[in-house]
Amino acid sequence: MLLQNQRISSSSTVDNNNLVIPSSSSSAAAAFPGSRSMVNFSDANGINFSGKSFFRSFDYEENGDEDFNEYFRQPEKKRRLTVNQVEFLERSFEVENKLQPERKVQLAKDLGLQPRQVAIWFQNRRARWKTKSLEKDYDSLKASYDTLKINYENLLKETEKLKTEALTLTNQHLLHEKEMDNSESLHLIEQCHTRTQKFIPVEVFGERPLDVASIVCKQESFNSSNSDVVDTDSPHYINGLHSSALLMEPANSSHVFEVDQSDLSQDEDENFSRNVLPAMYNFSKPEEPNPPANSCNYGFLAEDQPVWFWSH
DNA sequence: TAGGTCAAACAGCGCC
DNA sequence: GGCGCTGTTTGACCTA
Repeated sequence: MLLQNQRISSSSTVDNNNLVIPSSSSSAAAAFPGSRSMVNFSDANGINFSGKSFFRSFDYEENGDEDFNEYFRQPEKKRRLTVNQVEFLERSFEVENKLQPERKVQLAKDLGLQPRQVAIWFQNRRARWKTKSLEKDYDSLKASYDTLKINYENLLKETEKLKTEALTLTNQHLLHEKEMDNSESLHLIEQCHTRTQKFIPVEVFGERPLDVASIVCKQESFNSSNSDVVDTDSPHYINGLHSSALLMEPANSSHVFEVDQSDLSQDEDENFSRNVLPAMYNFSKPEEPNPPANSCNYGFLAEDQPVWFWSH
């Protein structure tokens, strides 16, 4: 405060002999002795002091006539409020940042300022507070934004990772399925071939492979001779043809179809189901180069199978 | 001492 | 008309 007081302009023209201490501000003058407001030309009661203000006591009594004269040589210049005045106003601002008329007058009295000065100070103070508040809000929002951005980026990374993982697993699954299909088809083909070898050896049919026509021919002769004993209610009666009929006994003595006698010694129906029937599938379209992998009857089209039984 | 910063003071506008 | 808000001006003060 002393330093501030020592910076008083040397161009002041105010006559210190006219300075008075406003009675209503005497306490404030003691409390804020360094004030040098250029516009404090009247006290709280509106009495015009023409630039002769509350700070007289400090400047005059403690700094002497020279400093005091210097100070008032330039009353038109803007003067900063003293530290004590600002502190007092700050405390008041913390209580209430808006000024009621009575409060304004009272503060002006206490500080030895014009009510308008107090109002302007509050106005500027509110503006500063708002600026700081906006800065705080901005920082807070920016921090929130940064946090959310980081979380979002992490989620994106996680999503990409999971997508890649899912794709890898899907590919592995498809590959595994393919391998399983191949091995199963090979196994089934092998199985079918084994059974064929067992029950329908190629040499049984001689040089001429057994064809559908010859089988059908034998079926017809068999059926014609045994039709009276066919039980259509039998579970082995398939589409009008008893399963036992498929144990086609050749019409003549030359056996073109010979079944293992050990198998025939058992139940004929079972033998048909277990041995003969699978073997018959072997007659299906041998020219098919790429049979389906997962079925023993892969060579048969759906419409081909009944043909085997019902060709006439 | 120039340039930057801060705060006092002001101007203009809208609201009640 | 008084008051608050916003933007601007201006002077005090600081610092490189």
